[in-house]
Amino acid sequence: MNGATPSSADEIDALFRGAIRSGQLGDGERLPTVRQTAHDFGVAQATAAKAYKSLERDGLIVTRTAAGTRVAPGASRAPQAVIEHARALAEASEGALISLEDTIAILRAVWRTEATRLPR
Amino acid sequence: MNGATPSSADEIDALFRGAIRSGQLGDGERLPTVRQTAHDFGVAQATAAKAYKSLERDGLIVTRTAAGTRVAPGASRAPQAVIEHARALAEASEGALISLEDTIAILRAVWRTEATRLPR
DNA sequence: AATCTTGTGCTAGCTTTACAGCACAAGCTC
DNA sequence: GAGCTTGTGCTGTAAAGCTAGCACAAGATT
Repeated sequence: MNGATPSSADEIDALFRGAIRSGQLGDGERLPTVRQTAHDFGVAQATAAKAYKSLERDGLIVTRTAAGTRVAPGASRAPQAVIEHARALAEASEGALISLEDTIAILRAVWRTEATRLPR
Repeated sequence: MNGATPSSADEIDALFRGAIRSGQLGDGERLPTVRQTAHDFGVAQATAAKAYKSLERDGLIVTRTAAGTRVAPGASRAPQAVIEHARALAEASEGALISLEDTIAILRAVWRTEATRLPR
């Protein structure tokens, strides 16, 4: 469905979360202002703020009131192995013309295999 | 947050989509009835039906009115390589204590690297 | 100290989505 | 053909989430 432009607080949350944990946004790096993000994605300020709030609750970012929002020190720690596996999966899927959403569905299914199971 | 029990049409859609494309539900295999699924997940029938409708639109399942719903022939075709990469990623993430939701966020971020980019 | 920046909080209204519960239609089974 | 199974459709109701726009507080900047 989408994959280009987030349109809800959760999606914006996930977008930055991914950027941080994948290292695209490094330690201490500054995020766009709430207003800017709201404008970029065409959502209300309250929606962007909500996403930032969620990220802060999880310790991924630090906000200081007039100094903007920055990636929390040590937040971008996702082991390189994970990132590389993610990249490999992305390439394999795109090569097989499988959409991002479908790839995520597969990942979810595989994830369950090693813990929970289908109610079946 | 969740990861155990889907609570919306989209999530039920994704659950079965993943089960099918990952091969957990094979060609021709029967899905639970709409009523059963609604009951299992504690949602309204209309919600489960909506998910099934979406899956059918995408050609993943075939519904025949009194004979139930089955996986469409040839729908479970997700290249083995993709599934294996997904499994590898799942293991790496779980080993690093990274949640499913975070792993998905990372995957999304990595996905974009090879096509779109952050609006920045 | 004055001013600009930026995160936060609020209200009211709208849209989307799920719920409950039932009725119906198509078709399988015996 | 009778009856059960199962997907579909309908109604009205309720809850959740987003929008828009503004006001405020904390702090950076000059």
